[in-house]
Amino acid sequence: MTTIREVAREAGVSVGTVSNVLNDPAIVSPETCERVLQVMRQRNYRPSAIARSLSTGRTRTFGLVVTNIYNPFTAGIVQGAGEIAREAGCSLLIACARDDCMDVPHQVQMLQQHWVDGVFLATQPLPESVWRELRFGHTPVVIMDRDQPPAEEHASIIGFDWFMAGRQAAGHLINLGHRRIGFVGGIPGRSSSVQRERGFCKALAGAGIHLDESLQRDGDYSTDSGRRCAEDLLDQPRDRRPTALVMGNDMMALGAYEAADLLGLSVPRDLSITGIDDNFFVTHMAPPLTTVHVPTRELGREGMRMLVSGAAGAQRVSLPTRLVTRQSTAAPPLEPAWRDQSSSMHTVSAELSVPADAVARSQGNGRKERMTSNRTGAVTVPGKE
Amino acid sequence: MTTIREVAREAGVSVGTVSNVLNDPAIVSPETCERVLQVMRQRNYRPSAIARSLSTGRTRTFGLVVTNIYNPFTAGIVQGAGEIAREAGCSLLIACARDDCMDVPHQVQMLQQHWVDGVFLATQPLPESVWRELRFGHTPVVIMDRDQPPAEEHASIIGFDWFMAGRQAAGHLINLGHRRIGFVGGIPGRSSSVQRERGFCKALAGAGIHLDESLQRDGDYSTDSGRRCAEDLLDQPRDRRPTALVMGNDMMALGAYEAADLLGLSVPRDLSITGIDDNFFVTHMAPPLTTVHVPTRELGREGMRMLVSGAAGAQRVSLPTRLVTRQSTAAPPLEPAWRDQSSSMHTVSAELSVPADAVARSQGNGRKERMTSNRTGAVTVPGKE
DNA sequence: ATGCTCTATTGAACCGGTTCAATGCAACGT
DNA sequence: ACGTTGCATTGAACCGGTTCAATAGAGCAT
Repeated sequence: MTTIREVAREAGVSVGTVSNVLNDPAIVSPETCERVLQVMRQRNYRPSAIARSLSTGRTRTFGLVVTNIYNPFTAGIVQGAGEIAREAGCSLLIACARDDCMDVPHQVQMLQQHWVDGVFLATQPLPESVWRELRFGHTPVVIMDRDQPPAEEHASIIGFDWFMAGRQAAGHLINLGHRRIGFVGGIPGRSSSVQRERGFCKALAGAGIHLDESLQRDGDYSTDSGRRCAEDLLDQPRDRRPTALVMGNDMMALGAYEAADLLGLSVPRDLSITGIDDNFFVTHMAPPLTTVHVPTRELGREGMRMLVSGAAGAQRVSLPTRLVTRQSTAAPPLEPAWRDQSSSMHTVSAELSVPADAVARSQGNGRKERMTSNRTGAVTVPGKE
Repeated sequence: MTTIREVAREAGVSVGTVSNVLNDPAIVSPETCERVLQVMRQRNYRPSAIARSLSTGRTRTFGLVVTNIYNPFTAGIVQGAGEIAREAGCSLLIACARDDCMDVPHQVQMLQQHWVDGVFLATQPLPESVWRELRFGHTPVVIMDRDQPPAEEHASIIGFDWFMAGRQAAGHLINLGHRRIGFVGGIPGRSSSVQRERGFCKALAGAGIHLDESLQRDGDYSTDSGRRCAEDLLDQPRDRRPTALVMGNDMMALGAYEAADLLGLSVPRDLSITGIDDNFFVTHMAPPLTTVHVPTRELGREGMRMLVSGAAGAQRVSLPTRLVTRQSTAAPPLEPAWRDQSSSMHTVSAELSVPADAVARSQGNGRKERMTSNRTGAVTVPGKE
């Protein structure tokens, strides 16, 4: 490897001058500059980022702590962070922590030994015990989606507006005309779950719908729990059964599809279902799932922006979510005017407050658009190779 | 940040001794060692990886060049590489190249300036023009799935056995009793496509089945092309129509589902379909897709292993694929003994060479197992948070 | 010729570790 | 008493850059 001293000797100048050519060519005379550059080209000289970092104390490298990159949620963040790092000419040091996150403090320590200029903590929720062990020193930090304010004051929090997500899902169903809407939340007590539920309640309250607590269940974000809770909610007499379900995430929505299937309910004719996340696979579901898009890539970009711009510090940013309407939602089935009569094939006056476009859309076939490319543009599964 | 000199002064020893405590405590007297360690703890001393790298010339850091991490294929590799790096106590510097790969040489250069101990090139195929620009110097390199041997002799190639993949898919269908099997390949000319097709042909030849070229089509790995090719193959009189399709990847298999749907064919009753990749979403398809698992995570692990162990150099490794049987394949529909007669509900002697278990399995419902967890253990979509 | 300014360049200290020849010292054999 | 051996420690050079006070030299005014 060619060093700066070799270049200096070859070009007949001092190392200081070569350094100047690299960092501030303007202060070097044109002839000298050209001569030095020529030697550099000739010898294929590449300045060492290591040596530079040692003397400047800055590395232009940022650490990103993640657990499972398979998780599309994480993948989005890594992708976004990588993009901004590239644009800013910075490097990204990935620390892959174990799934249980127990080694996160150790990973952070490793990053600090590398003198990273900042740390992006994008692990799925960190156990409280681990959190307390963390010591960031003076390293700027951006933390994803954390409930409590950070212990260190120079850390920023970045997350999603889960309240908005819950409200958007419920609001959409209300606009379609639904009144009896079930809700299956995620792990109770976790802030992101609580916010989703609050958003849901807020939407109902805003529409003057009485909040029926018997239509709420707590899941755990798994497909299985989604199926169980949905079955539980749907296994009721027709007039008390919800006509729509807000599921706390897409996986649970998948479970709700199964429950509907088991009970012989057709989606969206008999039952509308919404998810939250806008995961990869929802466009492949039959019918494609109406869900709330959660911009993970944008979170990665924004978090990394805070770091490279040096703006990280005691901020708290919440990213908006966005409803993506697909084919799993439609106007509710018409209420029979008399009890327990099942002929539902008659016209009825009650159109409630369904917007025209929603009705039009709801008549579409649920199967056809299976592979319409995801409208968000954020999530794509390119054909391999 | 505490430095080694501060520790030395505080402990009343020389920097050399402190360095010895870090690297080879055995050669330091127990009392001195303890005293130094105590000062280190007290001052929360962390040796600088930067300074260490500068003096040793080694960084224990490896570069990984990727494009789109969203792509589950890439994500698997990154995950696997990250795991091995963690286990080996090494760091991973991620270089996110642009989608068109044009900046890959630049990214590699950046990595080299960081004195990485090795580079893992895991971009989806690199344009030939870009490839020629690459100069690795003396950096060990592992390259994913590349056709040609590398220009530099210290580079290793790691890829998948696509021939095996094609053979496994076709072999499975042959075992179920299929004789008229269609094939939809990927982008023609690309080695990975050619190998898949060769494997397919080999399987047929091995079973003594005449290769009918009218049952082969070239797709481009997209769902759309899969649908088009499948429609084309299936839109034929019943006795000339294939009873099974080997699709070159899972996306095209998804297209084949759509084609079957349009033509009113039920999978797997009227038509068996296989994919290749074992992507995320295939367990969510209805019915869940029988496909050939391609171990991307294992590729990441193996490639990184070659780098950390220093074994990278002129090797060529090909990873085996593995058939994952789900519900999209079954025994072929019974041949009507007379032409154009459609009553297919009679028993017939011809059982061909269908293994008993295959028949049993084929009677299962295609919908139920929608979310059975992926048997491979390699691909999981954990519920977010 | 002298002093002054301004620009281009130099040389050495410095960043925080590693490495190794040199040194100091205690223990041991004779 | 002296030489030898071996262990613990030291001190300085070194890695490849950056930074900055010092300096050399050109150009100009007086």
